[in-house]
Amino acid sequence: MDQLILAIAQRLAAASGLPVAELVALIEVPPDEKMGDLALPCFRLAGKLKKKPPEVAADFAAALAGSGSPVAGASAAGAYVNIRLDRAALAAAVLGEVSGSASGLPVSKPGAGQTAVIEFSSPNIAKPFTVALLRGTALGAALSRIHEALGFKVVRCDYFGDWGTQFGKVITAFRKWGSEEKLKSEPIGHLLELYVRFGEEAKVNPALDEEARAVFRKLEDGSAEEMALWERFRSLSVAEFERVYARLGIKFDSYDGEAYYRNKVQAGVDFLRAKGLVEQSQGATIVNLEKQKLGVMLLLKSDDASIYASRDVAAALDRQERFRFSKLIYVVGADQKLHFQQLFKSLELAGCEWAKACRHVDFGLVLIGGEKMSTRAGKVVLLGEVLDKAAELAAKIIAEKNPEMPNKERAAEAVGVGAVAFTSLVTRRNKDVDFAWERILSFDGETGPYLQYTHARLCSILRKAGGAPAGAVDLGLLATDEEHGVVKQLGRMSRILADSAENCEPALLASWCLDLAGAANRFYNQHRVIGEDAALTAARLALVDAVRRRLRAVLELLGLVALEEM
RNA sequence: GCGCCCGUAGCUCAGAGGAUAGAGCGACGGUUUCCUAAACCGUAGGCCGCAGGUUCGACUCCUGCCGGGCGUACCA
Repeated sequence: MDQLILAIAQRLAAASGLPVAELVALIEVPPDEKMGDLALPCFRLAGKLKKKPPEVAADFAAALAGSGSPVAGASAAGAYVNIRLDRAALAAAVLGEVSGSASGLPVSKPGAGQTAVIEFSSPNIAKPFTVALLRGTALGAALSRIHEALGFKVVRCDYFGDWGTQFGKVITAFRKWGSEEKLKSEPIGHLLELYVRFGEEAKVNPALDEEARAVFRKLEDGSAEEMALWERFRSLSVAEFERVYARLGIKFDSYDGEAYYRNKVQAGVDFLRAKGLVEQSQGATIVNLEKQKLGVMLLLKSDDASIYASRDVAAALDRQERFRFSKLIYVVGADQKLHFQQLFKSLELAGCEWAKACRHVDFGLVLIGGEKMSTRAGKVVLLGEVLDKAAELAAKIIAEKNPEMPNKERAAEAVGVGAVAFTSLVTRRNKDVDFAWERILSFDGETGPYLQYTHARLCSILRKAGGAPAGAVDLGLLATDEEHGVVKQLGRMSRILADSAENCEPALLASWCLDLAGAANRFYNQHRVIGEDAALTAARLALVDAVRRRLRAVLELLGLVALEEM
């Protein structure tokens, strides 16, 4: 597609004397397919050419009209030039690109040789994995795969919340009310129960908070007894999180969390101090960013204990040292926006030129009934529960629709997870979303299962036909609107993939994927693929195979399993 | 108080300077002797929060206001 646009821009440049790049940037897709495949608005060009917009459009249309492939026709409509493409030429270019790539992904790898460090998910251990955490997890995992598709080496970091006063609370609660059996049978559930109970009891008995702080101090001092409990809670939590990640198809390269950095905090603070950025204020150690209108960043509390900001400084310095990244992406909720602005500004002021390679990819909250979820109040929806319900529902539907199918359990799990994962990716990340069972458990319309269904249908057609055509195929036979519509969608992928990475916005890829699937469904609903005419059958099979490959590649980028049957 | 984000069809969301603002869900109607009906086609449904401004042109950019969310030094 991109080459065809370039070819057209070159012709117009030759005819008008305008720069090619300017024309390329202006060429767009018209709002209605009936107008044409491409359009060029001439408002801005008119001034440069000292003519009225409709005149320019008429001149351009005339220049293109008889110019031959890839232009099949051009006409002026007011200030616009509407261009129809040679469908055979477009099909040959697009299907050629798809079959030239084993993975189904675009072949260009602009990220080759670069490293992207991506921090995401980052659950607090001893707290359950909720649907609120899913949002950042699905986002970060998709961004990781998207960067890999562009050639980046990606380091996935799960920055565990495994240090802090809350462990003093959990340890204290466990000693008072804990049960060994329950810890074994349902570790996180039990730890959560203890944490919630601690919160309630501390309300009427503030001495508990004091006790928990003391326990955390012992932990920071490395007291063996406390450390042993902490280790146990941590490893139980990690095991449980890894089960969730396995269901979602995610693997991390590093689980180094806040605890890992606890001994590097002082070096981080000293680094900033050496640059003259550190002040004492109200007994605490801070970086004053009032001049930058970013308030103050608290580094060390008045008792010299570390806090998240100082741990993040240490982590950033360490990651730069270890990975020499060209991008460091923090996939963290929008409620921490100020914190990251402060962090990046401090690094920048400290002379770290790599600070500009750091980016906070923020996302809106997941609310429940319009309110923020609260672990302490026990008002949460557990991800495991959502995945179970979704898989169960999928199993029921499969039993109805396709009872003979082998591997029904695997398909049900894939469809259930697909529905849940896709729902958390389609909405642009800056919006808050309200969790709704009926939405996340929907398999109809713009959903993950719809995409998986489309892929399964395409596979089914290829299975019946005995595979994709082997020899040369006459793609000029793909002349109908529906076939052409599919080809145009296929041709958009490389642009969309690059935009998704640039904006750290998998939703762009997700909604394009829906467009592609929609075009494919319209196509095979309207036209039978396997028919009497061998040449036409071969051409349509080639199209089906190309869509199948691209769809599969995108589904996997988004974290969905591309089923061959469902 | 100040800062950031959001406000588009009954609901969930696209569109982010350009042509008549689009999907899905829900509602109503249609399509299966045919490669999977988790699909496809059609109908109904809109003062794009409100008011100004910039522009040849504003849902889109600027200002103000209203409504919701989040943040604003010892939680992360």
